[in-house]
Amino acid sequence: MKLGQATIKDIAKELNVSLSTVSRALKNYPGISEETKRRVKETAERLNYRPNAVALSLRQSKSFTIGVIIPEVVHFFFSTVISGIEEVAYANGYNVILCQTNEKYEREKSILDTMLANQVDGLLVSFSKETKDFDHFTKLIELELPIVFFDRIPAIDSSVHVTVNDFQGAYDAVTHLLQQGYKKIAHISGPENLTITKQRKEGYLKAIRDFDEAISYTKILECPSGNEDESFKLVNALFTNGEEKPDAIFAHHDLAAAGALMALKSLGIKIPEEVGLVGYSNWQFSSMIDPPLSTVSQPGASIGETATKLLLDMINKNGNTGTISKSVMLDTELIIRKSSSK
Amino acid sequence: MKLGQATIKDIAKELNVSLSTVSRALKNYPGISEETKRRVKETAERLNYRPNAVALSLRQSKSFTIGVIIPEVVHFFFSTVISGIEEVAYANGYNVILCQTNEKYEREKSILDTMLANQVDGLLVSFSKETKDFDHFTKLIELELPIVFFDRIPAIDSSVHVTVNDFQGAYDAVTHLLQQGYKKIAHISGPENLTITKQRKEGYLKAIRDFDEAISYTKILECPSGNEDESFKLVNALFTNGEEKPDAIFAHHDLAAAGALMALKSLGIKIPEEVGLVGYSNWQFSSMIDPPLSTVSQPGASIGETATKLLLDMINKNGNTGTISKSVMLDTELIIRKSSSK
DNA sequence: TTGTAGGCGTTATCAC
DNA sequence: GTGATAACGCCTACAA
Repeated sequence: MKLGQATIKDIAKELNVSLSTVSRALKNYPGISEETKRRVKETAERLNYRPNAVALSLRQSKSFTIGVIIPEVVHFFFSTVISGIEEVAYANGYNVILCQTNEKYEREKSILDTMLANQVDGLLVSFSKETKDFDHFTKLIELELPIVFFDRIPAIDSSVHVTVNDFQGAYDAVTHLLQQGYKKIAHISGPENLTITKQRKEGYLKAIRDFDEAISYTKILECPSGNEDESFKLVNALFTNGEEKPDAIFAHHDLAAAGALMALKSLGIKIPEEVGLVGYSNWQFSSMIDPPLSTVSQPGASIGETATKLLLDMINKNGNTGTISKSVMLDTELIIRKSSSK
Repeated sequence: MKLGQATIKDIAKELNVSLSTVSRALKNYPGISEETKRRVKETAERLNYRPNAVALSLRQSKSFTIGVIIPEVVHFFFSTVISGIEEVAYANGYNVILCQTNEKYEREKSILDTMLANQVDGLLVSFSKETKDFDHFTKLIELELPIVFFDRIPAIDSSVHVTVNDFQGAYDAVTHLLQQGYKKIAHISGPENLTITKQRKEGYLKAIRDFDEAISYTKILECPSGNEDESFKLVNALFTNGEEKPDAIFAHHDLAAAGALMALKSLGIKIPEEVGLVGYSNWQFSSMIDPPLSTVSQPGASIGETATKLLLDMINKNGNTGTISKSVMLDTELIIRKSSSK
């Protein structure tokens, strides 16, 4: 904190009035003469006065700060969510404290402590891959701390969350592949404990079941890390081990799709002619790779905005007491590019 | 803030001791009986006591919070910087308040006000493309608020900043192209008012001057937005307008390089055979596009870490009083991939 | 070894 | 219309 920041006290001293008068004048309270108001404001301006938000927090037991806990900022998806969060928070006079767990459970708990110590008014959370136990969150929910989960949601009944319809997103993607004439579609799956992984897997399976009874090929490659290296190896193995080969791949993530793409290319397999490919998330690079990658776009900014609005509602107990904030599910959008267009 | 969070007062009441005893016991002050200490700590645990950081901030005139102002989180480079910042801040018990300017000057000023109101102990700043006047920062520096600029640095003499050696990075990239046998190298430039733009441009020119007197072709395409669409158009125009054509392109950014790459491909021009290409920043997609893009890698995490360490030093006035914190310049690394390898 | 009181900056509640 | 005072949660110099 800068030394010598002017306070209300300085203004009062300067003008020989009381603290309360200054406070009231600054906030345009009734019952203060226009003259006094003018003088106070002018002095405040001159002394470069700035209200001390920390003192306000203490006084009002409200910090106007929300905590955001995410796995990693470098994930394009999360960074778009952050943008959405910031936008809404900022517009409503709230600050954002941001921390990343780096996918570590211990770190997540530690961050939570810090945020609580800092009196955040509420929390936006997408928990780590390691997190399998949600006690640290349920305790807080019981204490009525507003929490909104997004993208990765916990198995807590009363939790409020914002997700995208991952089941439908996967379903659409796989249906699209089937409609393009692909008949043997494999799925590269993701981290096991996440709901999104399960949803996408189920969407994949359901799409195949629904499309045509004659089509029954399914193959799931478990790729817990979800990154391109692991995916590269898995796909490479699948196409060289003599096993029945798929003619299309639906990856649970663009990174995994990119790994698959590189593996296929290195094996001289043509995309989309021999093998079709669809990813998930619409990362920035997806449109720039060759061939451009079809993918399922998640509305990152909307997720952030929606989650933040929900949270602010909870914080401000908007809506009549009866209206409990409800979770929201947003739609995905299938983006068809060359990698799946025969 | 949650209702009913236990305070020091609650513990004192519970044990019939004074506030100061509790406070001292919790902080392991000398001169407190082991017995009392034990009882206090046990009660604290039981009541789920958590020190109130806001009260501490007020009391100590120190918030243990640093403000980070960046243009946009969705830029891969900035997100890596943030990771570095978070890492160091967190390890030293500091919180991070993050705000993005979305490249808007007005927003930047407004964010600055908010951060000051929140009594940040220091600031890490990469200002917006629109910012041409630095009064809002110089005022604060005069008030001795610690500020460290990174990546984009202002024309302020006394400013402390962390940059990468953009001149050298560009120089290396262009020299590499020349060594590969390319002789007519064009440069796609970036936002005008940024030092990094100037540095990269100069590195480009110097490399050509230094390499071989016989080579004199230079061509600079101004691309103020720096994005792939604008770059696409510029390159497309350059190669179709009958003008003398370059046989290589050094782009000031990977996004611009990606635009160039798409333009060249759409014209049927082979990379790297007919035209070589090098970008800047080593974005995630660079290794995944076809051909993989040579680029200059900036150590984002290091920048963040270094800047944060510098800032914490300034905040804590480390080093003897004489030791003024100095600015730091980090090295880039040329990453050679297919797009520039004849 | 423990308790008391004042203060960090602000505002709400009284009083005048 | 304005002023004095207590309180938010915590720490610490000074007393006891």
